[in-house]
Amino acid sequence: MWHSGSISHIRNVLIVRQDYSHSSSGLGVTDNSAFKIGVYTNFNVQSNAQEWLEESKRISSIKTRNNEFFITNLWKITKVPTILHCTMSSGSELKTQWQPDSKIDASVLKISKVETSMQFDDKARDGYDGDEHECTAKNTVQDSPAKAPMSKESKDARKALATVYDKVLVVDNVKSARSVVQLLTSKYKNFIHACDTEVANIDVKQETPVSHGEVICFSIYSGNSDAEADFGNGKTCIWVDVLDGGRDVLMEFAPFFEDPSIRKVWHNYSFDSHVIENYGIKVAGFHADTMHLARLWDSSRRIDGGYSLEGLTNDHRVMGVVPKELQKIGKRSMKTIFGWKKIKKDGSAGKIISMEPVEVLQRDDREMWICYSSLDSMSTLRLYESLKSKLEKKHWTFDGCPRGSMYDFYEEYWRPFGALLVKMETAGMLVDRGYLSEIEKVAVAQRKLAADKFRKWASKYCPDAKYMNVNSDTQIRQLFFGGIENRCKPGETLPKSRTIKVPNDGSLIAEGKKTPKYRTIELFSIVEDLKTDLFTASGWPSVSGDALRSLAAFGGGKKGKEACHAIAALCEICSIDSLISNFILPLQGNHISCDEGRIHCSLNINTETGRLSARTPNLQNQPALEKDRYKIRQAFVAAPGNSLIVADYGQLELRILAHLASCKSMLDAFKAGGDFHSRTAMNMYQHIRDAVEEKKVLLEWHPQPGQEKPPVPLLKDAFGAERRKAKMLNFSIAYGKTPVGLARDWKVSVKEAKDTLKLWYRDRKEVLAWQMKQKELAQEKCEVYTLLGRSRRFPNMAHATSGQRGHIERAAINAPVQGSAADVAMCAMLEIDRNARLKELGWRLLLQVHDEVILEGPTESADLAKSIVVECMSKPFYGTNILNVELAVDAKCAQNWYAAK
DNA sequence: TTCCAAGGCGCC
DNA sequence: AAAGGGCGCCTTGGAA
Repeated sequence: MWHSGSISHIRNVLIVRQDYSHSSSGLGVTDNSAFKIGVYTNFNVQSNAQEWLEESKRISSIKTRNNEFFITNLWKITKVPTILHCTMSSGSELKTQWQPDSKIDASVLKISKVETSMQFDDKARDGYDGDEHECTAKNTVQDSPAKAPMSKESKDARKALATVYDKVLVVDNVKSARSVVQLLTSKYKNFIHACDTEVANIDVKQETPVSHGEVICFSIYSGNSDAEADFGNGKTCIWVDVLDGGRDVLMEFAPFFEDPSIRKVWHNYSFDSHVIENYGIKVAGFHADTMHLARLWDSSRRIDGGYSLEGLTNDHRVMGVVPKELQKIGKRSMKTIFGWKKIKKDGSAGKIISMEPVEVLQRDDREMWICYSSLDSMSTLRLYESLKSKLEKKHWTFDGCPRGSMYDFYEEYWRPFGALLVKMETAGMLVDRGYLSEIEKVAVAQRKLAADKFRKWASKYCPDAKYMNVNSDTQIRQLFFGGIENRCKPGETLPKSRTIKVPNDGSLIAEGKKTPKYRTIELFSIVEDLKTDLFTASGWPSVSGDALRSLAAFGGGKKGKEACHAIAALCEICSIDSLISNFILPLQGNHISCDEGRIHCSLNINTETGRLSARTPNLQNQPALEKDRYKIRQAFVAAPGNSLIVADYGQLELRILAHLASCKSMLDAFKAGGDFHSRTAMNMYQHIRDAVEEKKVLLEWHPQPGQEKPPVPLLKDAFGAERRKAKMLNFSIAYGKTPVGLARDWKVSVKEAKDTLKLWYRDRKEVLAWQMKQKELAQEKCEVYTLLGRSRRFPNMAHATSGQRGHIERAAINAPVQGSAADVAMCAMLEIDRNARLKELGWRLLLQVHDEVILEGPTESADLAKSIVVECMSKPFYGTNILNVELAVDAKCAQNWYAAK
């Protein structure tokens, strides 16, 4: 009876609107959503309801505009009915005919004159314009709530925005697309083209745009230095409708997008590039990403607007002299233009701003939507022009030498780097989900074991602790520190005892009633006046793992021992829990990986110092080897026949510091090679120096064949404590750690910490001087610089509190070191990317973790590729190393990330 | 129901 | 008075 596969059998379609309140009647379909709509047969309704529901869910979109329903992608339904009615719950009946199109994927079903409004639980997204999340509201609206009147701000914004309409050429068919593309690829070929897409069906907080999201429209605005492109009748901006069967129209633009000689600028290129590539179009001709330009211009815009298109284009410091027309119609957020507030019961407007999904806006508020999305590409081009001219006026100093402008820097480094990052995102990493689900079982079991242990102990002192949430810091704090006074706000104390609502695990059963969802428990302090020296920023005692482990107030003896074990169990729960929820679970999520089982995180140049950051998911914070109790890195594998190369720099930041400060002692130590921390320890302590000179210990030892152990002890064994201190200082000093902080870490007096610091600086005076210079720069020019000449800005110190001032000074010391290391890592990646031999062999970059890169390629060439990668990384500046210090690189190849470290 | 800040923790 | 730089993201619990 059912026809599978081909849709050519479809003649009629039944649309059923089902009221939630009548869910038991008629169809036997129960669901919480307000309406159900779907393709239905006219026979055997009852028994096929479930099947129908399953099928309807496969429809990618059912949309409404005015009084029409649109069902797109009907072809996705494999089992389709033959004879159909359309019935509304009111009893009215509609019949419709649908002519199947041979081009199935563009099929659209139209049913007219259905009077109802519908809402769908759709996730949608504006083309992700910026760092700040500007998500459209998810709306599961029941009962179509009344909308509050539009605010004056919105009205004005809409009025101003509407003036854009006359300038927009709406392209909604293949024919007009062809003529526009003809102009773009010939007459206007040499213009700069700003492009922007709007995308539906994606939740950017959880999903990668690689193989997710549906382009519903895009706009192109083109110009050169003195004119804008003209598409006739004063139309200067192109807006292309891709919704409801516009895929063919989009495909017409392939020659434009794919032409590497046609220069395109984007605001957040990565996102748009991926969603367009999802249609099989390989975007080329990347010319600039205005987000990166803005970041290069000023990397400290976290406050005041951030890097969103709206924030940037409305900032006169960024836009300079804004063209008049843009002053009037600056970009406003989607919420301002299209958002609305619900009317509350008391008649007043609610606070939460709701919004229709973007594809609904495109149909229902079409003219405004066209203006809105067209303005994005217009703004992007203006932003590009403004930032370009600003960067052109900013001098570029490369490792101390003048080198043109910062726009030259962009062209040489960040433009290719931006393109490379997109390539890496597209590649993604293969994840072994089977392995993850195995270790998940182990982790969950171990967590339960530890939790039971802790609960058993705690409930001896506080009975209700049996039911507490051991993952809640509030509850833990109550248990250990009830009654304690806040450190920052004298007078405020944590109550001795507190009742807390927790989910009922089922053990609480009320007589004659349903098992309640929640229960209340009484938590009180199980210990008197517990001493701690770790506090949170707001003044309450910290209950972090570190803080808990150092608690030792339960006295000695059996009780004390028990307490120690219990606290250890508690720490274990927390750490296992964070491994599960941060890594084991998200890495298995379907929403991140796509079909091929690869995970595509997004790699962003969005940090203050120029380091990369990664997200959705963050692959840069996977547990490191020693702490990786479940060997999570083993889940990152190479595809069959392939291997991974993992290569990392040794002490990159310290080497950078040595170079930047021209510190002789450090440079010598690196030149001598061997263990840098041992050498630091030797330089700090006379007695170690003596021991080394008298050959009582060895600085380092390279075992000769036949030798099993060194003839005399190694420094790191004989003077382990000193070496550890030296190592800690090596890492801390670049971060600007203070004597007080060191004293706290080491649990020694501040004086002692100061003396140790003095030892470190004793033969590294240049570092001290260099740090002073950075602080002065931060104070006087409000900027410090990296090796390649990127700057980091700081707020004016004159107006800063002493606390803020301290932070600025420490950041000023750290930023050039961290930022230069990022520069080197970037150069290394570009060097690898440029290497023709690696490409030939089939190796490609997958990920960077600050001083480490990961590549994948054919196993048979792994060793050769590894040596090339090492070469690239040790000479990352076009085959040379401009530093006064060698760049040490360690590389391995293996089948997974864990084995390759 | 949804949003937000705080606290915590993973990485380099 | 506080006192290590740079990230992303999880859970909680209270507020809207």
